[in-house]
Amino acid sequence: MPTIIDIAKQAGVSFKTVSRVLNDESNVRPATREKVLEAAKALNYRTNTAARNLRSKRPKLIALLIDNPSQSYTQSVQLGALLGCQKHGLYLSLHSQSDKKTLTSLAENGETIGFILAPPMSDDKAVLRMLSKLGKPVIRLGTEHPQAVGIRISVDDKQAAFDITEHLIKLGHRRIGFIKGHVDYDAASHRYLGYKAALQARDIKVNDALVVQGDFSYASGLEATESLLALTEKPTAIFAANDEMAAGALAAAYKQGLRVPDTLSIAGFDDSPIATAVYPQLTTVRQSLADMVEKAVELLAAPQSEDKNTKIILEHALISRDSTGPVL
Amino acid sequence: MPTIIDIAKQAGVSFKTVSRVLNDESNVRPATREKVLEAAKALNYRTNTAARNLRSKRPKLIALLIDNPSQSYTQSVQLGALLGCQKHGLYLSLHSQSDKKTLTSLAENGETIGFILAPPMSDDKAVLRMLSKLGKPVIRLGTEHPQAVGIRISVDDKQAAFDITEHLIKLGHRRIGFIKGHVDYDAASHRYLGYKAALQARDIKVNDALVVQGDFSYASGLEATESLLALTEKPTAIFAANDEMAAGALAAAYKQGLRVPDTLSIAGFDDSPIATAVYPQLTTVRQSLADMVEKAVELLAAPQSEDKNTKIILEHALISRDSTGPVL
DNA sequence: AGCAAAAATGACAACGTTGTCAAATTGTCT
DNA sequence: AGACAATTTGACAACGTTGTCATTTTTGCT
Repeated sequence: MPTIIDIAKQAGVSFKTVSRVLNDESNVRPATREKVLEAAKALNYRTNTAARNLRSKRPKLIALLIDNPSQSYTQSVQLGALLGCQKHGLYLSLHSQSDKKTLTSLAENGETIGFILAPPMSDDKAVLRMLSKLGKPVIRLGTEHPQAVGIRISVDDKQAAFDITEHLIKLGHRRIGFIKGHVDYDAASHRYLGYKAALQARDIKVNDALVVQGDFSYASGLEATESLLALTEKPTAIFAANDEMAAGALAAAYKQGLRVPDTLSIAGFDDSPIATAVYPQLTTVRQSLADMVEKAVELLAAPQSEDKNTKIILEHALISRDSTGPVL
Repeated sequence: MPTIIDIAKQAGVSFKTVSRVLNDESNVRPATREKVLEAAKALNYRTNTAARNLRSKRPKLIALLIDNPSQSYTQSVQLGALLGCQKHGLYLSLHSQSDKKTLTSLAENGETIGFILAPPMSDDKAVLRMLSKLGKPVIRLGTEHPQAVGIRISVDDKQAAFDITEHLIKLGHRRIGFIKGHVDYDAASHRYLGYKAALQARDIKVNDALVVQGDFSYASGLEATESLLALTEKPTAIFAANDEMAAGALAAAYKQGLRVPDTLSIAGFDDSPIATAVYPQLTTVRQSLADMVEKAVELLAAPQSEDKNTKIILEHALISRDSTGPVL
C-alpha cells in the first residue's frame, strides 16, 4: 500500500504538501496540486483511515435520526449509513428520539459532524427548528420541500410516479386507482402529482373516486383497495404510493379472489425488501434510500463547502416485475 | 479518553505490560494481570481502534457469505455484521458467490481473518469442503448440524418451535397446521421436530394431513395454506416455519374471506421485518440473526482459542402479536 | 547458595497521518 | 530594485497502539 510519502517522492514535494492536497486545504498552488493528484492516481493511493483518525482531531460521528423503525426501509437506510461510515472511517450514532435534550447534547458534543434525517423526520418542523439553532450541518433524505436548514437528497418523486403511471397506461389501463401516502411525507404529494400528470398527458380524466387516502402502512393499503374494489366501475390497475401499501393491496385482491396481474395490476413504489418478498413480485420504482444516505455521509465526510441549502436529485428506475400486466 | 499509559501509571507497570494484558498475550503474571484489569476498569478504558489498526499487522477483514440476497433476513444479517465490525474496527467483505476461486483468493489474502456463513450456506457441503482446506476459521449461522469445520451459532430451533406450538395449544387449538421450511435448511427440520414434540407433550395426535411442505417463500406459504384450507377438517391454526410463509398464509386466508385471528390463527418464525409490516402483525419467535452474526464477528475478532468445532446457542423469545387468538 | 534457563517486564522504535510553526518563495507596492 | 506582506512549502512532533529486543526477575536445579 502506497503512503503519502511515496506520493511525495514521486511528485517531488514534501509529504506534508501531499497531505494538504488530499485534504483540500487552501494555499497550494494549482500546479503543485496537479502534480500530487497525478502521482496519487498513478500509485492508486487510498487514505489510511486508521492513521488519519488517530492523528486528526476532527469529529468522526454522524447522527442518523430515524423515527419509524418498523417501516421496512429503515434497515436499508441503516445499512447504507453504516456502509458509508465504514468507507470514510466514521462512526454512526442512531437515534429514534428527537427531543431537544438529545439533539443539543449531540450537537454540543465536539465529536458530532452533523445530522442525517430519514423521512418523515426530513420535514419535521419542530426537529428542523431545533437543529437550525445548533449550527451543525443537516441533510434531509427523501424530500424536496425547502426548509430553513438542510441539504435535500431525493429522487424526482413526481417524475418517478409519472413513469410508473405511464407504464400502466401503456399496458392499456385507463381506470387506474391511486393510494395516497401519509400526509406528513412531502414525497407523498409529489407522487400524487406525478400520477395526475401522467393521466393528463394521455388525456385521461382524473377521477377522484379512484384516489384513496392511505398512510403508507400495509393495513391502509388493504383497506384502500377494498374500497376501490367496491366501486361499480372497478379500476383495472392500482398504483400504491409505496410497496407496503401495494402488498396490502395484493392481500385485498386475493381476499376477493382476483388474480394479479390477470384481473388487477398492482404497482408500488420504493423497491423495498417487501417488493420481492411478496407474490407476485411487485412492479415498482427503485429509489435507493441506501444510496441517498451513502451520498449524505459522503457530503458530511468531505469538508463542507458552501452548499448550505442545496438540492440533490438521484436517479430512479422503473422496475417491472410480475404484479402488472396488460388489460385483458 | 484514558490511554494505556494512564492505566500503566495507575497500575504501576509499564504501558507495554498493559498492552500485553489487554491483548491476552502470554507471559504475564496473574497478579499483574489483575492489577491492570482493575485499573482499566476503574478508568473505563476503551481501546483506540485507530491506533491499534495503524500499528498492528493483524488481518482486519471478515468475509460474510450470504447467497440469497432476496430473503428479508439478509439485510439484518448484513447490518449486524457491519455493526459488529465497526465495534471491533474490522472491515467486512460481502460475497454471494462461493466458487472455489473467490474463497481461495479470500483465504490466501493475508488480510482475511475468517468466514461467516449465513443460512442456507451454513450447511452447504461443497462450500464447507472448500473452506475446510483453507485453514481459516469458519462460523456457521443458524444451524446445529455438525460438520467437518466451523463453529455453529444458532437458537434452539426445536425448543422455539415447541414454544410457539405450545402457545397455540394453550389458546385452545387442537388442529394445528404446519408449513415446513426448505429441505436444504437444517433449522427447518428442527422446527418440525419441535412442532411434533409439543403436540405429543399434550397428547395430541400428529396428523400428517396437516403438515405441508413449503420452501420458506411467500408463494409456498400461500399455496400450502390453500391446500390446508381445502381439507374437510380445516385447521384452526397454522404455524409456518418462517415469517414469509406466514405472510403468504395470511394472504391465502384473506383470499378465502377468513378473519385472522378470529377464524384462523397464524404464527411465523424469525421475527423478520415482514412480521410487523403485515396486518395483523405476526405472532412469531424472535431469533436474532443480527445477534448471531455480531457474536460471530466477536469470536473472529478475539484471538481464537481452541474452540474449533463448538456450538453456541443463543436465546430465543416468543413474540405474541395479533395474528393468533383463542379458538372461538 | 549459586547458577543457568525461563519467564516477566520494560525501553524504545514504528505505523501513516495531521497539527504546529518556521522557512522559503512569490507577489505588491513605492 | 528593494522592502515588506502574503502565500506556499517543508521539518518535525505527536497521536495511541503493537513489535522487537534488551533487561530484570523468578524459577528450577544441583
